[in-house]
Amino acid sequence: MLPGPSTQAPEQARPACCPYYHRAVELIGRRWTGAILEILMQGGSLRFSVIAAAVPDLSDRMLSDRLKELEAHALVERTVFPGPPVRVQYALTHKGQELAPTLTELKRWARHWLDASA
Amino acid sequence: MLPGPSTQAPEQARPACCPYYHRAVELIGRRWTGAILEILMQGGSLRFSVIAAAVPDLSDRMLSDRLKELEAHALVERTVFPGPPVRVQYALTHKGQELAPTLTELKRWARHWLDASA
DNA sequence: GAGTATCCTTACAAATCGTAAGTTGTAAGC
DNA sequence: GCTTACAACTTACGATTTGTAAGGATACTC
Repeated sequence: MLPGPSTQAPEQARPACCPYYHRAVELIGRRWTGAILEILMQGGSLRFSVIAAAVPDLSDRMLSDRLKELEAHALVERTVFPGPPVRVQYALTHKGQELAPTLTELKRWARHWLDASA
Repeated sequence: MLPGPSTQAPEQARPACCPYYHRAVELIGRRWTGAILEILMQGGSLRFSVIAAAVPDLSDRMLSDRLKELEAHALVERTVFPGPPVRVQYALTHKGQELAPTLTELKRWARHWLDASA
């Protein structure tokens, strides 16, 4: 048999995607979410404005939306200190912190493979 | 000093995001890209229609766009077998395969933390 | 009472995505 | 000869998401 594309569907090892993984990658892959998680990962408990300052080009609106999402999925915990001015701090939950190995792996890959490319 | 939010900006460990990591997460975090990578990761060299069938709800248009992106970033290699009907196969490059540890870590996290939640 | 600080909202334009249909080129069925 | 089918895309268009800029709530300081 020549090398080439399979003409008839091979019954062997039909690929399929893992639903848990898919939900995860669509959750933390949303725009800006990865960056926000990285900042919280190294920062402990951070204020809204500190996160905004740490991520270039991230607008208030997006940060607000993404933090709400992360809180809804229990990756981030929100604490309000009544001011004035009111201060709000965000910190990763245990569930959120457990993403550290994933981020570390991706960071390693990024530094190795995205260094020289555009 | 009471526990609470920092009143003045602490000069220590000001958080900032790693630009390589950020580019990586915005690249592989785009919608459907994570799922496509997962399928290619387990499948070797796959045809367009096989990938489409493996990812539920993924339309031709999105698959075409994402594959073009991944090819542009050299994560995926495209091979055409002149038909008719023409067949096209997609496979991960070395650069793409090196994302395997990241996907594995994320999958582990997903199975542990996304199992019972909505 | 104007200005400042903080954390969001709102309004609207721009970009992205989802859905469905069309395209190309050949071969098989009627 | 005309229609159908396959495979991998493209195109068109409406819906959703995002970017940008401005405004708002609250209470303190000058």
